Formats: sequence, structure tokens, C-alpha cells
Amino acid sequence: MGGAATRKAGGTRAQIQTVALRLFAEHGYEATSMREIAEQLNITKAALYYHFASKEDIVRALIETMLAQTSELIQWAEEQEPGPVLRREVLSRWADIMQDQGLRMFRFISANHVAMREISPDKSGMSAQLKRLFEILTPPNASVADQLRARLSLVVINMVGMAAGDLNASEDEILAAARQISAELLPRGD
Amino acid sequence: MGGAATRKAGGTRAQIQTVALRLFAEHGYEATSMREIAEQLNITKAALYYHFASKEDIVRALIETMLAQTSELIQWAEEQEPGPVLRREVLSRWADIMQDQGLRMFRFISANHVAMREISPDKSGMSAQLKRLFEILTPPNASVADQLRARLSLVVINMVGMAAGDLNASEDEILAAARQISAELLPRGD
Amino acid sequence: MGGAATRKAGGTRAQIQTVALRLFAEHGYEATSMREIAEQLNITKAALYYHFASKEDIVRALIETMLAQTSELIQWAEEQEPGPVLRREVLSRWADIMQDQGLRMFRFISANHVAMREISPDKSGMSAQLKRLFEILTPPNASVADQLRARLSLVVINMVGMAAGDLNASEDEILAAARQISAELLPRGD
Amino acid sequence: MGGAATRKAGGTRAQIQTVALRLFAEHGYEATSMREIAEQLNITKAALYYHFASKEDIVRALIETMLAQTSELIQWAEEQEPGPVLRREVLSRWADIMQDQGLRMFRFISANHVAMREISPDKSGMSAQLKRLFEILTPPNASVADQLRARLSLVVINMVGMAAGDLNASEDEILAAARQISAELLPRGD
DNA sequence: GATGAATGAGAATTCATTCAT
DNA sequence: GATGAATGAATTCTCATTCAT
Repeated sequence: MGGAATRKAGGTRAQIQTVALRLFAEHGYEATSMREIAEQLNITKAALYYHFASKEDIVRALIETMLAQTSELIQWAEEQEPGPVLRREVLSRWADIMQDQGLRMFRFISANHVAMREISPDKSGMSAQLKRLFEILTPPNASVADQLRARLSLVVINMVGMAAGDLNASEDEILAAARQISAELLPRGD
Repeated sequence: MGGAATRKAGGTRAQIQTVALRLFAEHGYEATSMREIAEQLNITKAALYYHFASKEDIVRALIETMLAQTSELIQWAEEQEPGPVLRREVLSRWADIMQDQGLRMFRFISANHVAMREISPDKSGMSAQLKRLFEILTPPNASVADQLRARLSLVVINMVGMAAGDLNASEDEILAAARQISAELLPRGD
Repeated sequence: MGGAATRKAGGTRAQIQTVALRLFAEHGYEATSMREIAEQLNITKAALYYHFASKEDIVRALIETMLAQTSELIQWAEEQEPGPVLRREVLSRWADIMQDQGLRMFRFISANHVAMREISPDKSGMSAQLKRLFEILTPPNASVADQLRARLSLVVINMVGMAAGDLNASEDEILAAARQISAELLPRGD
Repeated sequence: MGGAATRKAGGTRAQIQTVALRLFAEHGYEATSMREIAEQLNITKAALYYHFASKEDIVRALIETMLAQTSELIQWAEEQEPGPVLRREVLSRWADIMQDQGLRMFRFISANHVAMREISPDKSGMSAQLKRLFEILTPPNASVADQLRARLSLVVINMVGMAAGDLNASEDEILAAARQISAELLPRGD
């Protein structure tokens, strides 16, 4: 008792989300079956369906979790004085959010953004939020290149999983480097 | 016979690849079924299997096409004098390759890299090639950040599809900007 | 307890029967799930099982309600002098019973008689009762046609729902007409 | 060869329809599973899906078969001189159609009309056809009772399965009696 | 009287693949 | 070169039911 196989404590629903996030990130949404998720948790498929109405529903919950954090970030940003300092800070907080679950959330998104597009054609407002973040990160009257830079500064962080697979360094080192590069991409001005 | 029912000069195999690439890029590898591919081509599933031994086989062919071009690029690069000038040129040629089919190949890769990892644990040698390209783009004794920069300079181009969705500019403008940003990421030195 | 949280004077069991009857009549027995019944009542599935041991049990209760009335009718009929007059009166009382809940009971039976046959292979004795009713309605030494007439006179009433869907008349008019036709079907003789 | 288990000859599709019709009539649509149908034919479930896109699709095919015959009957009737003679003949031909597969088609319809309503909310135009038939069978200026009589004359035939279960007579005798009763129901006049 | 959580069995459907013709 | 028919394994999801609290 206590360690490994604690049930009840922490809530099955939360555990499902954790496991699902890991599997979706590792094998992709389509390649992960409900059976697989259930097996990893030592519950039945039917129990899964007690907590989530469908497979898509798990994803939606996952997205909503992230959405809530992003929403908070946006709201905070909108209350601040705009300018380069804010932009750097926003970027940094974004990295914090993404880093929250290790690199899992990044990997989940970059591994599944196509699937996501089809699943929730933005009931969730995810892309609307991203757009708002982009605006916050983009100085007024930015060139196309700078607009793209702002977008990439955000997104580069999600690429780390994809690109750093063979890099000979600790996860911490990689994340630090990613943050720095991301900050450098951020368009100067205003 | 031979003349009568020829459709587009025997190019069925090629057509399959084109359609499959599009669908894999749009919906992802797992979410695309052989039925779907066949239907789009107005042929039967069985006909598909006449041309390709399996679904994975289609992917392999797709990858090989790209692999051949990458291989050529690597070979050419290895015959040149190393240095910053070469690195810029390699990056540029890489963008040419990627741009070959519009943005489709990018999207295919970024939408499916997880699936690919599982499907062909590098029968194809794709990641070996990428590694080689990374080495070519990385100056000697580069810091972790610079190593990551080299990787991202390559990969950023694949992100364009993901990031530029809402950007108010022509595809040409976007690609040009992407090339420029990619070049800026390229670590200086040596 | 006792006063505070009473809902409609303890009639949960009755409410379940009412809702179930409606749903079974509308969508059929198999197509109606316990979840559906529970949802319509704003109670949990488990609560349903507190009141009824099984889904079949709900049906049995439904049938028993009707059975009790039919039983009474049969008993009464058996105490009367047989003959054409009695037969007409039996038919009329049968229509009264059926009309009791609007047309719901008819619809329930005609929508589910096949399912019933399989579910309770007459634990309930429903078909035994129907058979007895048929006998009462059939004059002695009736021809096959007359035997069928007797049966149809009873059953025709259950058909009204099925047949009168598009008829341009009030429910009362339709039911009156149905009774009349039913009476005409009743075999004459003895 | 020749007798029992002939495959190929006659067409799997047709055999599926035959078996499905029987099972739907016996146990009802919802209570009949694709597995059951497949097992009876000694084919796999997947083979079923090769021939029919869905379970509903089997029903639709079944209905269409009947629809085609009904359609022909209506067309023929519309070319004849209206009047009592025609009405009797229409009714007789309707019985012929229904009798085509023994009593199976009747039973199928009366056992499943609720399910049918939900499945194909009259894409098929079945109820439109029935309405047209009713019109043909109803004399001009008929009373409500007569309108109902016309409807029941048609429908009574479908009731035979439901009502004659315990009747001690051959199927032929029953059907003959049903035709006669049906004819008597037909409203006189014009 | 009622609930939250879970289960085992089975449903419909889809998929990649095969093979005789 | 291609097809029609079929398969076996897997998938998502639903259902009636149970039971500790």
C-alpha cells in the first residue's frame, strides 16, 4: 500500500488523463486504443467509458486543462503594459506551462495536431487562443517575417521533442536552450 | 491491347503515392485507410495491393523518394569544403527539396513522425540521414544551444504549415520568410 | 424522514412504470435502455434497480397490471350467461381496458409482442389469458374464419395506432370507429 | 452439391436478405445481431459488411424489395377504372405480395414497425405508398369508420401472424380466411 | 431509498490483408 | 493489371447488472 498501485486516491478520472496523455504523446491519438489505456490502469474499458463519454472526450479534457492555463496567461498579459518586456515574460510563462508535465504536452500536441483539427474543429477555441497569444507576441506593424517569428517563438518549444531526440544532453539543458532560442526568435521592436 | 485502356501512361503507382501523400498529410497515417486511398483513385483496394505490398510500403516509397533527394544532398555536401557558406547552401537546398511538393511533404512528416518511428524503426534510415544533416549543419564544438539551433533551422521549415495557418500573406511570402528565419537560426562559427 | 424529501407520495415505482411504458411503446423494448429510463426520471440507474430487480421485471409489472384487469374481465365473463350479448360486452370492456392509458398499452403490445414472447415465455400467463378471451369470444363450432374473426376483433383495437396515423380525425372519433368495426368483426351465431 | 449448403449460386446478398428477414421476423430487429445472421450463413461478420454497409442497410434492402412490388401495384391500380371491383382486386394482389415469402414479411413488419419508423424516417417512402394504397381502397366521401375500414382491410393481413399463433389450422387455411375477412372489411359504396 | 464506480459480455463497425479468377 | 469476395483481428462503444457506502 501507499506507493505503486494506489487506487481511489487522486481520482480515476485524473489518472486516466495522465495515462492517456502519455500514450497519445508516445504513439499518437489514433494509434492508442481505449483497451491500451484501460490495461495500463488495470481497469476495464467500460470503466473508462464511465468517466469519459468517448475517446475524443479524453482529448477534449486534456485540451481544456491546457486551455485553462493558456486562458489565465492571456488574461494576465492583457492586464499588463504591452511591450518587449511583457512579450519576453509571456513567452517564458508559456514555456512554464508547456514544461508542466515534462515534455509530454508538447509531444502530444505536435504528434496530434492533425488529429485534433478533425476531432474538435475548435469547439475548444484552442486556435483562437493561440491567435490571441500570437497577437500579444507580435509588435505593432510587424513584417511578415516578424509575424512568423512570433509564431515560431511559441511553437519552437513544441518542436523540441521532435528535434532533440538524438541530442547528447540532459532534458534540463535542452529545455534551457530551447527557451533561449525561443527568446531570440521573438521579434524586437516597439 | 496496350494502347486502349492506358490511364495516364502507366502512372498508377505514382498516382497512388501522390494521393496517399496528400491524405497522410491531411488526416495522418493511422487515420487514412486503404479504402480511402483506393476510393479517391477510383480503383479497388485489391488494385492497391497489386502495386504496394502493404500500407507501410506506401509510406516507405514516399520516404524513399525524399530519402533519395536527401541522400544526394548529403553526398554533395560531403564533397564540399565545410564551413558557414556550405551550411547556408545546404539549408537552402533542403528547403528546395521540402518545397518540391508544396508544403505537403512537411506536413506529412510533422503529422506522422510519431507513427513513422513505430512503423519503420528506421528500415528507411531516415533519422540516420537527418542526423548526418544535423552534423553537417553544426559547427565543430558547438554548444548544446547551437546544436539545437542547427536542428531547429532544419525543422523550422516543417513548422511553417503548423504555425502560419492564420497569417495574412501569400504562400510564397511565407516560404521566403521561413527560409530567412531558418538561415538566421543556423549557428555561426568556425 | 417521512415528510421532508417525499417526491409525489412515494410513487417512484409507479413513475418508473409510466415512463417505461411510454418508452417501450415509442421505441420498443430492446431499443429502450435502463439508462434512458433513468435519465427521463432524473434518477440513477442504480435507483432503478432498487425498485425493480431487472429490466424484464419492469415489463412483468407492466403486464401484470394489464393482466389483473384482464383476469377480472375473464372472471366476470365466466360468471355470465354465454352468448352473443356477452361477447359484445366483453369486447367493449376489453376496449375500455386498452383505452385506459390512451393508446399506450396497445402500442406497447403491438410494438413488443415478439420481444415478450422471448423474454417471459409466459411466466406472466398473458397468452394463456388471451387464449381464454379468444375462447369466450368464439361461438361453439366456429369455422376457421370465425375463429380468426374473434381474434381479430380483439386485436384490431391494437392496430389502430398503426393504421390511423394519417387519418384526419380526432382520437375519440377514431376510437369510436375502432370499437364499431371490432364489434362487426365479432362472429355471429349461437 | 446441389442441395443444402450451396454457396455462390443464388448470390450471398440474396441469402443474407432471406436469413435476415427470417430472424428479424422471429426475434425482432434489435434482438437480432449481425453475428447471428452471419453464423446462420456460415460466413463472417465482415463478409456481411462487404455486402451491406450496415445493419440498417439490410432492412432498407428488405423494404425496397417490398416497395418495388407495392409500387408496381399502385401503378397498375392507377391505370384501371376506379370502383369496388378494382378495390377488391387491389386487396387481393396486396395479399399475394405479402404472402410471397410465407407470412414472414407480415411478421417482419408487424414485429418491427416501430424500429422501422426510427431507422428510415421514410427515406424509402413506405408510408407514402401506404397512404396512396389507402386512398385507392377508400371510396369517395367515406366516413371516418370507412376510412379506418379501408386501412384495416390492408393491415389485417399483417396481423395474422400476431393473432393466429394458437389457431388449430394449416397456414393455407389461415391465409384464405384472412383474405376473406380482409375483403369483408373493405368499405362498400361508389 | 439512493448513489458512484465498476464490470463482463456483447454490440456494430472498420481495417489491413489475401486469393482465386 | 485488376477485381469481387471474403477473413480475422481489432476498434469504439453500449448494456444490463452489481455492490460497497
